[in-house]
Amino acid sequence: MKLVVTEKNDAATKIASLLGASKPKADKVYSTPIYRFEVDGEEWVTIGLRGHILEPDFTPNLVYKKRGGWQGVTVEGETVPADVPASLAKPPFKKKKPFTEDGVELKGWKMDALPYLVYAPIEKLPKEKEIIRSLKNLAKKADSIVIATDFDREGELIGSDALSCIQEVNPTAPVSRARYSAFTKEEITHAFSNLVELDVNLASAGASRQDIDLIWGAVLTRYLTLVKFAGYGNVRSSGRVQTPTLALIVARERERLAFVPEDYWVIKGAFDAAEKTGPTAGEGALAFEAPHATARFKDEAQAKAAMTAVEGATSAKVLSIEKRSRKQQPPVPFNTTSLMTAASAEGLSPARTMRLAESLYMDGYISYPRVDNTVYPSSLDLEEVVKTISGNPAYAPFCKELLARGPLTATRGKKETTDHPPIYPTAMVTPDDLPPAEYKLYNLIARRFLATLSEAAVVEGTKVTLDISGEHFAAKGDVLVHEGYRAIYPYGMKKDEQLPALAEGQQIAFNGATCTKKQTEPPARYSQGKLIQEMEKLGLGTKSTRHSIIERLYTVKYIQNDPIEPSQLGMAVCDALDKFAPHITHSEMTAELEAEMDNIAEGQKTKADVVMNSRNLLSEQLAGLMPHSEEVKDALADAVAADAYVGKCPKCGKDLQIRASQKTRGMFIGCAGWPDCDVTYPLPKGKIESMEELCPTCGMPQVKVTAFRSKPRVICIDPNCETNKEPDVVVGECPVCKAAGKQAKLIAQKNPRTLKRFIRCENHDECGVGYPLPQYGKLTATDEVCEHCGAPLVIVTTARGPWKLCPNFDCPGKEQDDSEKAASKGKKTAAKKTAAKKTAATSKAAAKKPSTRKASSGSAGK
DNA sequence: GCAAGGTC
Repeated sequence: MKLVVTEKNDAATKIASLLGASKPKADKVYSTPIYRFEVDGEEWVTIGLRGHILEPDFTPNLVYKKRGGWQGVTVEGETVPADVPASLAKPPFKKKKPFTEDGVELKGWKMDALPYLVYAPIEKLPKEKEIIRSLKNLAKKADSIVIATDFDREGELIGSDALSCIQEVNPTAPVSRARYSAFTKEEITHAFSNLVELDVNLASAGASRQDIDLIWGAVLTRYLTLVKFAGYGNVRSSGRVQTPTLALIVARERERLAFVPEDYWVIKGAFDAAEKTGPTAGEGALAFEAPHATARFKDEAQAKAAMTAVEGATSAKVLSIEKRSRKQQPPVPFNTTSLMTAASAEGLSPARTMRLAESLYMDGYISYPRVDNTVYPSSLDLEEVVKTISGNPAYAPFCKELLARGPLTATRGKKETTDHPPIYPTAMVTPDDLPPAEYKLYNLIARRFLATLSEAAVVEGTKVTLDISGEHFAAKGDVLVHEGYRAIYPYGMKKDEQLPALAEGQQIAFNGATCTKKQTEPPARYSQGKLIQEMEKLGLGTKSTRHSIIERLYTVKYIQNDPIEPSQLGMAVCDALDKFAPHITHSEMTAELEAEMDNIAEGQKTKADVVMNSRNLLSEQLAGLMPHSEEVKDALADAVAADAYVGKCPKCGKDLQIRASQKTRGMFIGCAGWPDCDVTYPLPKGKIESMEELCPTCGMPQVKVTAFRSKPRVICIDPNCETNKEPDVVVGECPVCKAAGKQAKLIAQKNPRTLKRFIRCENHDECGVGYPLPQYGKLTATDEVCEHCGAPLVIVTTARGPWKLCPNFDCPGKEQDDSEKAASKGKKTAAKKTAAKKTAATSKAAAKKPSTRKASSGSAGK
């Protein structure tokens, strides 16, 4: 049997179907899907991995991790490894109690251990245990092995790791490597009939990248985290990609802070081309505005002079009319970066876009979403794709036109690779088939695809120069005269600015001018989309990781909001590293690493040399950092306090700060004077940000709360403030008391101490009836009761609109509702006769939904 | 409790 190992399941399926004489049989080894088929009478099996199946980490016995902690590094036999430079040859912990595996008193060792962590040995440990088990199981039976992972550095490394697993159980089977860069019959057949050897040097270049990232990341993250340990869940991370990315954001913020705005003056004139008599008399649509030909007056006196010159004038003369039509070329096909950028402009963050794209891809709606390529391969049948998606009524007329026009030609981007096609739709979807956010992204991708096949749009630009007593005004108009691709792809479109029809020499009405003082703006903060583009330009991260790097910066609270601004903590971390360990804050580290990896791949250097060089460099940087720990500690502490500050304590005057509860992990506001001052305020669930403005009602500080998937709202921190008070509402009668022949009211109320809202029977002590309520949203009672459990229905009105709710968590109707919804959705999509894959995916989702819901309501019931 | 890179 010939075993073919691919990087992902998807590739295993495709290769099997392209090489097999007949349709491959899908099978499983343990839980891993495999595909069996025959080639010239020989049995072949393909198995897809899940990317990297091994992961480097410090050798477990030598890096002390007991109690989940970062305690220290043991030095084997208490002698220092030969690699460690002489300056570090005397372990600082030797003077204290010796380090043993059983764990002794470790206090104060953590920071001291860092210089040794720099030189700690690294091993490859299993990461995907289940896949490894399946792989080994197959490998035992294999007569020969083909490594068919992706044709790039990481692919070579993934293949090499897979091979080391295989050779543990089958060291003798011959091994070869298939290199392909597209899933077409020709390409795959060619790759498998021209097998080569695994490129050990290339794999080793990738492995150096792994080791260097781990060492720098672990050492600097531990340094920043331990220098002022702020409790669990407060990791201060650093890394080869994330820290330079943070530095970009911080640098932009510094530019903004250093920016000195300059005053300028803008003059705008009001005009009207309506004839006082004649056919168009009285039609108001002919009024328009135009700025002075000097767009910005830097000198107030000059602006004033221009105003004086036009003062009292009632007419303007049309001096010249210039018309220029320009073509707007249709956009080029989507790759990962351009998709994330475009989606970012539509309010989907890059990380969310990739999650949605992954799900659309798995359900068969779009092609593989992680690509650099921006040129459709000739093997892609563009016409077929257009036909497929023309079933969506929103695209149908446009598709019809496209197909009627004759053979399709597509735009081409600058990047042409052949691994995957650019992102395009692979199935027809309507808004009913998908949740709104997923459809939004699908719609963007489908429309972009159609746009790449369309004609250019033509915009006619008109520039009219008007003269009033020697002062010139410039009116500009833009009109879309040929829609072209704009008919299907309206994203980022400017509104038409139409000017009335004018003739040179014509006199039109001038209705006065206004002069406004403005100020120059500092450079804009990065949007997430722009930052992704900037990272790509600098070679930071890859198409598959950039979004997660940005997300990481958000979760460690180095950055906030979109457009992105750094927190005080983010700036402090960046400054500290830039001052004492500047190597990590610059994108050049990545560029240098790339060069070194090329050297390894070409056989000019070894991995051992490159990694040791990097360790020595890190050792120097750490040596710069260690003597300044006090300074770094204070800087970080001040920054954290500044980020947490919400206002002054009304009792003692010290700072009120947003804090995390140790017990519940929830947020609350506490006084910096604690334990001397015990002032606290509860906070609702969600992301909390401090606000500058005080509560207009009571003068206490306010915070901005963003609950999960909701719009932000501003609340006063004082629960007793009028703005937070909610009257108790009678929402109905208690069904339990009623059944027992008693009468009791159910009352919705709010606990000011915990901010929790709930419905409780006034006879609660006896009947125990109580239901939870959402923490916010306006609550209204109804006359209706739930048909399933008899609890009163209430209406909750949030920013997303009102919704009716049965508050009973254990209501038997809850589960039924969900399974009905899921089942009807399954039927609907099946009826639409789209791709078979899609139907399978939807019914899978339908089968899954009720069971997950069951689990959550079950645990809530206890 | 670390990184960044694959992929789910």
